[in-house]
Amino acid sequence: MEKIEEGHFPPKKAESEAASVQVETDNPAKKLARQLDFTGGVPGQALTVSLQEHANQIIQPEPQLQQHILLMPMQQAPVLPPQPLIRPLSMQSSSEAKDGTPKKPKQCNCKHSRCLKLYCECFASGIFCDGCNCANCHNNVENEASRQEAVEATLERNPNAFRPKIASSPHGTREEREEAGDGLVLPKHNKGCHCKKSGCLKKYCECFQANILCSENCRCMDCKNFEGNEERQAHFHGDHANNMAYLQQTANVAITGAIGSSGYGSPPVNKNRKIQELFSGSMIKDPVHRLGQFQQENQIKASVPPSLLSSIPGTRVSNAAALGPPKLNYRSLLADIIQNHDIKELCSVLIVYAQEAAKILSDEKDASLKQAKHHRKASYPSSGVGKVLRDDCSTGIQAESIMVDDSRLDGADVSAERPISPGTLALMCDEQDTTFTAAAAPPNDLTSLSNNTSSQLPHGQGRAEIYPELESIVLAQTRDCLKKLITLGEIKEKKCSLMVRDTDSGRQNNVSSNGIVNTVPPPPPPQQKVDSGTTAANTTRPKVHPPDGK
DNA sequence: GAGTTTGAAACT
DNA sequence: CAGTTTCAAACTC
Repeated sequence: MEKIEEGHFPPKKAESEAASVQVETDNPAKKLARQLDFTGGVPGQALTVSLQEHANQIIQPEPQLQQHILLMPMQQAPVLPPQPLIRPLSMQSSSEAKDGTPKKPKQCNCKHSRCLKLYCECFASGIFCDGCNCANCHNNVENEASRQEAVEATLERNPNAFRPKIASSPHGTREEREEAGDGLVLPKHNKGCHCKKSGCLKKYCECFQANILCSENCRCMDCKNFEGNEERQAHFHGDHANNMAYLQQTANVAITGAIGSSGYGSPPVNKNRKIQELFSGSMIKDPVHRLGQFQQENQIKASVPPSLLSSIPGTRVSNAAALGPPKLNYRSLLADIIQNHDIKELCSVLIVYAQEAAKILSDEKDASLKQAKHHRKASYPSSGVGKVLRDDCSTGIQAESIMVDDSRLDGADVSAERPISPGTLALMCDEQDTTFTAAAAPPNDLTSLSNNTSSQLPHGQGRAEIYPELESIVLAQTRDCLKKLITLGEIKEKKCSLMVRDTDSGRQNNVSSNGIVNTVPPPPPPQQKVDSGTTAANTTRPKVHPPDGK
């Protein structure tokens, strides 16, 4: 639902009627207010966002047009609003070349409307006809009176008649903004389209024409103008202009610091479609299925290594092309930095360090405990041990683990345990499942490592004490790795920023599937590669590779 | 370029 | 508000 901001947009009906009485006679203030309607925006309205994100939709007023607007009877205000003019949808698309270069303004061909109805694109956009092919045109200075009446009548019918149809709206609801994605503002048609036969993939559709996705405002049937639709992707396939706009848009997001996840757009949830789906159950109309399809695509994008993704035929072009300028499919700048094998490597390192730390710490604890045991020369109940250990622990989870450990202290199944907290254990188990077992030749066999670790802790004593220290070490390692990733991401961000500027200046760049310059990642800092033999206790040095060349 | 299709706008 | 008509752009041939 569109909300009209009071004070910005006058023509509620009563006001419109009141204004119509005095039209052309007095009250220039009201004229000024109405004039703003024609300019297609509201001062202060975040059209600049649209300007940035959809530069192909919004054109700076051409001198000729500006002059016409200045001449408009409704726009004899002393100062023109500063924001750019938004031309009607069809004129936007047809008055620009694919590369965004403004062409000659489109001329209407009206025959029966006298160019005094919204059928006329010139009238709808608030400009005089000039050089048009229209017949019996009244949208000119000579017919100012009749034109003014038409304007009033139009505004009476629809106070927003001269507002831009496409809103990228920070003024929208919070839900809409969240729906659009984190920090991104996706434009949508204020009223939505009502297409029935075009599938919203032809210029008949105002959404398609404006190069935006259909939204929940639309009441179209059999809509294919949603993210992830193959037919829609086919329409954009090979559209260089779209790719470039997408490239810049992606870069814009990156530059604004959106390093992270989930900038993906979401498919429109069309009310009408929902209704349709209740009766049809058609796969293509099913938002759940479509959402699933879309999510699946994104999951593929997210899970497949970028190198693989870009190598998949069709993936590269269709993704970028399908998105088009207004539709941003955001990929992290780290996507090309963090490779799958890096993740595995990182996990391996963490595990190895965990084991190494466990070994060191457990040796110390083991020795001291043995010494204590020896002095006492008496067996004490396991609860007593638990109590002692609990005194050293701070978390309930750890205490719980201790009890489990205690119950097994005298058991023979010590080898099955690892001196790691449950959370770490779970992570390692996951890694065992997903990383190492999946690898054809795992660099680190977790099973053997686990056994080794177990053997390093023959008695399982003192495990509780080493948990905090152990996790501290592991976390420190993780932190260092993340720091490096951040650094790499920042480097790439800078490169991306430079690339955008270079793109504007016409420099040819090799662009990857995510619209980011496909440059060789910056060489890792010298300290990234760590020599072997580093001890786990040495947390100050960043480590990527495990010790001993693993 | 003529004819057809399409969907927004206008009208009832 | 829904259905119908009018209209002009988009599209096809």
